[in-house]
Amino acid sequence: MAFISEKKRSHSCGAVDSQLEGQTVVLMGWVNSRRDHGGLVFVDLRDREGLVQIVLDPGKAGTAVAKKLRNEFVIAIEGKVRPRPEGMVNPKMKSGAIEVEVALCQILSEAETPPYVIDDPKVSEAVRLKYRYLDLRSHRLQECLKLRHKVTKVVRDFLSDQGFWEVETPILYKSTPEGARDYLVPSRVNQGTFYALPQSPQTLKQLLMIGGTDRYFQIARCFRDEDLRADRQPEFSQIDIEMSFVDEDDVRAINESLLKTIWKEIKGQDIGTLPILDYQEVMNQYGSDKPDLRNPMKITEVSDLVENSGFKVFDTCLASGGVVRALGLPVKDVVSRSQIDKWMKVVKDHGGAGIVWIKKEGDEYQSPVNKFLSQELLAKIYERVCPEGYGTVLMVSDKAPVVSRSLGSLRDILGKQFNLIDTSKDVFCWVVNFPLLDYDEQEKRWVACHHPFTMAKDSDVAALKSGDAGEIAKVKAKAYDLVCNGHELGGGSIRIHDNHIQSAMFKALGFSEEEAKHKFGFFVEALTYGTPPHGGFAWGLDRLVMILAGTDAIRDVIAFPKTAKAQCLMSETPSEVDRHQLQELGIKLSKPSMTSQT
RNA sequence: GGGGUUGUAGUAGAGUUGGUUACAACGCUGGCCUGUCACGCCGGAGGUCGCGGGUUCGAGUCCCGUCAACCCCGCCA
Repeated sequence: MAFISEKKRSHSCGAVDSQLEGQTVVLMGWVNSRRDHGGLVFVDLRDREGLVQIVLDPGKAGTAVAKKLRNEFVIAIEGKVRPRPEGMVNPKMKSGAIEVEVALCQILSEAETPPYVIDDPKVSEAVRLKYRYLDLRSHRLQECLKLRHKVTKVVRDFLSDQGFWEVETPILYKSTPEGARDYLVPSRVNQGTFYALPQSPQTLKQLLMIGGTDRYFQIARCFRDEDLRADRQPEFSQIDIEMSFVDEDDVRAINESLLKTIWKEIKGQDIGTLPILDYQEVMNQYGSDKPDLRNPMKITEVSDLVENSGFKVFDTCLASGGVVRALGLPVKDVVSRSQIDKWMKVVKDHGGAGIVWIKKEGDEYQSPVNKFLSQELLAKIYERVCPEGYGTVLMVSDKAPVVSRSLGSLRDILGKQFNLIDTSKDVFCWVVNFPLLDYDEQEKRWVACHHPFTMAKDSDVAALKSGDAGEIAKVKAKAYDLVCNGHELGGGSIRIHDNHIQSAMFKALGFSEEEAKHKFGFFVEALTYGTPPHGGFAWGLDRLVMILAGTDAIRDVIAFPKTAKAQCLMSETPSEVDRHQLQELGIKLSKPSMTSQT
């Protein structure tokens, strides 16, 4: 049949509407479903833009093929757009008022019976991941891919307009010893050496600033060999930005402007000016450095009230420098004991000892510590934590970080459980004044909170250089995170542009001079040849699209994602390689049986 | 590395105290049907109950191990 070589597609299926009534159209797409009435066959034809009903008469020569059509066949048709007969309009369908009366139909590609019906929401994710190319035909994933494209286009347009150059940096690069595990790639021409896939283009974008690029961005693929989560994949994309001759406020300003542009273009919403919150205050009030500000609950300090209360647990905690803080659950219903036990487990998971609760029944305050705390004291605590006069007080005592983690996690759980979160809006904030370094109890050394190239606040540089542990603990970083609904959308910092300060930083991290030279020698040397003050930001693109799409799995916004075991079920990646390949690379496996023999 | 949930036709599920030949739905398939859109009606095929052991006269069901998917903790500068 000469049909295809003579005709071109005139419209997408989703674009056929009543405007085209009376016109002849050529459509191509997938058979979404077919309803065979014997002398008349209805087919819903699908492409990425939508569905349209086509009508075929199997008795006619041009459409005799209608009897052979099955789901997921790819077909081309030519026909006339017409209104549906009286009473036959389908209000559930966007194009439900019209249909295409087909004159010619040709099968372009037959399809095996698919393992499941496209868009069936009940099918397990494992099956859909194996047949990802079929899942990609679903309306849900098509919308996600489309949204992702729109977001990256907005980003590229915005940053280009602001004078940023998009520069690509290598995927085969140098192993970075700090931070996450690297994915390694063996070198064939330099046997025994390895490339690493970048965890982020951090040093490269700084070198671009040293190279005079001034304003850079890249939608950069990053790789981290760590365990996965619903919102974490081993390879992911960052919107990576770096700017010269700037300080913290400049970088925040341009990224806030980008954020506003994205929400305006994608959701049509004006999000206003973002609050700038202090890290320590955020940790105290929300128990997290990425607080969900849609949740009205705040953590309340009660240490001062329970001082010398006579309750031994509180007294010893406070004496050893700990804190007692509380969350007020603003719910009138009485909370059951077994319910509190479940929350108790959450606190224990985060290292806390448990929950001391206070309930109000009539004028009486109930609590497991009734014996130790007077009614007056319980009343004082209750009034501070639950000022509305109802609800349940949940107190945790321990070192401040444990209390924060415990109550922060509880805050999220309670917010969801009692529907306290207004999900109709997105709430943003900046978090600033992060500590520069954090003491790692396991490794017994200081580690960078952000990364080792982060600049200290100007007033703290002397303290960093002093090398004194007590001083170092207090050093704050020129770092900032952008937070939305409890997710970290991105983070950044002003970088160290002075090689002496960089050396002091490496020293504080416990690197010997030799180590620092081996790991970052080229970079420190580059700093000595005239480095502009610079700083930047990196957005988690996948997470950003995920939030915009309203989904809670990052797999939904990545075309070909991996499972929790970092495998691709479709292609069966990773896979064994043949001996010859390994020989060329000079690699011997400790378990040779794992290599295929071919 | 640790904890939890799940696993039964192609798909998603039911399956009683351990008891004959493992169910109905959707999909598939043959037939009928010119107004369906979750089309309808009549018929048909389709199963290593994730895998491997064990207990038992007998295991989808009980026990042990293992694999896979998902969720969480650790980890993710």
